[in-house]
Amino acid sequence: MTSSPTPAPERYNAKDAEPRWQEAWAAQGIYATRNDDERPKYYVLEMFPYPSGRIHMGHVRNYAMGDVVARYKRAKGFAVLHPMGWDAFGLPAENAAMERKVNPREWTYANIATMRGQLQSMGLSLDWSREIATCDPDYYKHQQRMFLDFLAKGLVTRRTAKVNWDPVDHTVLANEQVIDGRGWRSGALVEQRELTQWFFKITDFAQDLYDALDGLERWPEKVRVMQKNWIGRSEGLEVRFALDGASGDASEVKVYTTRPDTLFGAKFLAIAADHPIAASVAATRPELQTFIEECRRTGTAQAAIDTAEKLGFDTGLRARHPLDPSWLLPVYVANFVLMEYGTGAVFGCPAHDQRDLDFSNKYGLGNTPVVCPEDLDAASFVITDTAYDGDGRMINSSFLDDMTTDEAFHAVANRLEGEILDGEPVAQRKVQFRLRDWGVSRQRYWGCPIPIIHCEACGPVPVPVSDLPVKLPDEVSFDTPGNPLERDHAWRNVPCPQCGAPARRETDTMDTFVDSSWYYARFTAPWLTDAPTDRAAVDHWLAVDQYIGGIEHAILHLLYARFFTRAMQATGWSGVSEPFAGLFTQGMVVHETYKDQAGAWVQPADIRITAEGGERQAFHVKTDAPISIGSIEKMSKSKKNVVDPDDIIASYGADTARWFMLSDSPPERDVIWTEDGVQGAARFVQRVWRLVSLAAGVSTGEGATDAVLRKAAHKALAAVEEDVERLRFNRCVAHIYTLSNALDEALRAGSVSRSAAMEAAGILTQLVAPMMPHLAEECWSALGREGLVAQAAWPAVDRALLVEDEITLPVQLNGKKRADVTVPRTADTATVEALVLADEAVRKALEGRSPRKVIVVPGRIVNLVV
RNA sequence: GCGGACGUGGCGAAACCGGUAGACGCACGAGACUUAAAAUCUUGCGGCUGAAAGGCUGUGCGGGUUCGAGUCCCGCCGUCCGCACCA
Repeated sequence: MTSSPTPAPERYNAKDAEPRWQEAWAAQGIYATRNDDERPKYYVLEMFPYPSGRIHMGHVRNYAMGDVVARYKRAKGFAVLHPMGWDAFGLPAENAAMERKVNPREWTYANIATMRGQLQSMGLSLDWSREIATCDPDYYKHQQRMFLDFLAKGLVTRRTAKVNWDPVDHTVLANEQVIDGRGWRSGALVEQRELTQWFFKITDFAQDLYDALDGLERWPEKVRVMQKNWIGRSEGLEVRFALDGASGDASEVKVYTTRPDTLFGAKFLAIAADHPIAASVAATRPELQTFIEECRRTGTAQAAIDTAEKLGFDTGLRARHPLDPSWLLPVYVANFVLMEYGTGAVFGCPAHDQRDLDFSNKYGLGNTPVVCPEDLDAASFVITDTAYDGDGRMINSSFLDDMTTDEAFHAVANRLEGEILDGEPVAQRKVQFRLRDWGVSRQRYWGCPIPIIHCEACGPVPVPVSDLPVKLPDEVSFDTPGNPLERDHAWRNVPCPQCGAPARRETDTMDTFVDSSWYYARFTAPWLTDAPTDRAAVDHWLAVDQYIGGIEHAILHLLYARFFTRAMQATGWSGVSEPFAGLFTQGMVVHETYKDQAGAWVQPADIRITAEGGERQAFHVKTDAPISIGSIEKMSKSKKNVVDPDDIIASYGADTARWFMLSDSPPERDVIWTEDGVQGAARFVQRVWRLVSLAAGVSTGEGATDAVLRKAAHKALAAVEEDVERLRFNRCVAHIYTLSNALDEALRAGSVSRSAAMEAAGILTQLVAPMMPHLAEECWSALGREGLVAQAAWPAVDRALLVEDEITLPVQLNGKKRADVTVPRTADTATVEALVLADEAVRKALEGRSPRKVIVVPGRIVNLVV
């Protein structure tokens, strides 16, 4: 550097620079992606937001991560698709309509406008020309088309089913939307009702959805395990038990079991309260009817299940044991048997199932152990109040004795499958899934109308494709609870498309999870008016290479989307069955909570914190009253521990917010939002600007530190490259800090040449660019580089700079570090050993002893054993 | 109950295949500049010990394997998440 003092550069002004660069990007349309781009494709997608009103910090974190990937891949030469849209149907719009008398559509579009502006102020490299909103008829029209196609393919059915009814939201909920017996949105206790519903037959794909999970290598293990458990595959045997002295329809009970090996331990049969046989017996026995109603009332609530006693009612029926027709088993109606799973009936084996044992002990049915653990003596093996569900040797089991449980399973299955009763085998091997079909009917207004017309004569008739979309009526009233579509007679009453007779529209709308099950496919050609997708575009862009979103969608959304691509494949709308090749689930943004003396929550903006001597104390900014600092929790309005992204962008700029969201915590973990952290990020923004400005001002310099600086720059470049690929943004941040420290040192020493300073500053700028794009543009132009850094190619790593000529090896004595010895990189093991043993510090530590063994790990370490 | 993840300074964390534990940042302490503050800079920062060089010790606890363990194995303890009467 010159000896004349360089004037301190001006501070970087984010407020001025950010909108300026956003305009430059928009003016040149550099983030719009063409489908005919011939470079290799890369599709990066963040879960699209519900337009609730304003973006929150969770969005900032999610979209900052996606944007880093998009910008990096673009620089790496990929044709990047990075679109954004709105998951715009849903209950909050209707709630707003009821509470504030606003139209749901207007409310939703106003929110979209606000949030689009907020996202744009973040400087995200999104292709806004592909923006979609699921509440737009141009979107849901195609969803209706696919519904009809699925229906024609047999992937949609209509049936009466017991459904979860949310009495607060006045709607049906899918099983997935009932949490601990309560509605996922309203928190109301869910009731059971019989309704006619539309279902997507997701169970048709149960096996494939299960098997294909193993191929999703770039999904978190956790999510794959959760989906596996949810699909709940089990292998077992369906066994027919003939009822003694009965005939006709109710002459047998079918039972599903995964443990046919324990059949000789059977003590009873139990059927669900909703089982048809229970109903037929109850017809003549009012006490049983009373019992069945009690069972229904207990419901499925968590607390009820935990505390509910195993209760049963002896029907008086007796079932013949399939392996010994002279053996009769009592048939109970029991409150713990679920009609929805298997056949709604089980055989009870008290010795080897805890539930059955509890039941048996209560009703005095006894138990017979039939599986003896390998290490125990069969003669003394008894079960009292703990069932044994492990493996072992068969005992007390006739022809099964001495087999393993596994052998016994197959022996029983083989025998019963071969035995024919009334023209059918007594038993059949069967794979059973826990997964149920997806009920999609919702009794709501603000959703995609189901394109069906109900005709007295013709039944449910599909709306002709040429009549799509079935548009929602604009003017609706929310004065009375329930679905306004039912009260809108002008909308509802239409002629039957088949016979022309007066008919009525289906007034249910689709679950909003349907909307989000295919939006990623629509993004590939959102301009199409006559078809949901363009096969060439879908097959080109899918699967999404990197999908990023919250873990809360691990089951619902991700499973529905996986089903949907399969259904689209079956109906020709997609050639791809898995929608998301790579999935990343990011952690939450959390914040400290604050309470005043009265115990009321106080928002962070009203807090001042002191930390003298390391002890943190909080005070109210206005009253100076002491505030107690509480636990760190997910940002939520109720606890007032929210920080508004708009405020942060206004006072620090988007780059600061983005940088902070990406630093410190690993992206899959929660990140704690702190004022100190934001200020640290803001300081770094200034530091980068200062260093780049200083580097741009270097004119002379003999270049003594050039080699060191170039090494640091290329090391950082290589490291950031590797870590961005693996989404380890916190490590990228650390490497960038390290490079800026090196550049700072070199500039301060004043011995760096202009070309080396410019190179390092350029690399620093490009490393920072995916994370802080506005600052990077400003730096890029300060360095006098051509065009936009957003369009610049990623710099090439000079691998030669990554290898050191000399390496400093730690030397251990019996595993404890005693010295450092510097050796040439190319030195062989013998040379290293000689150099180490000649080292002064090593000789001192050896105290004259000679090592018994010398372990040289090339390039790593040397260990001397004495 | 079943399944999964995790446990490292005051804090967020890093440590790739078993090879220098604590990179990088935050906070904090001392100092420089300043009338003062901010900003910036210098410096210290796991614990014990020492003037320093250094020594001892240290990754939830107890064992083990190894020349060498935060990392692998066995057994505990704790925290978090998911599922849950699924036959």
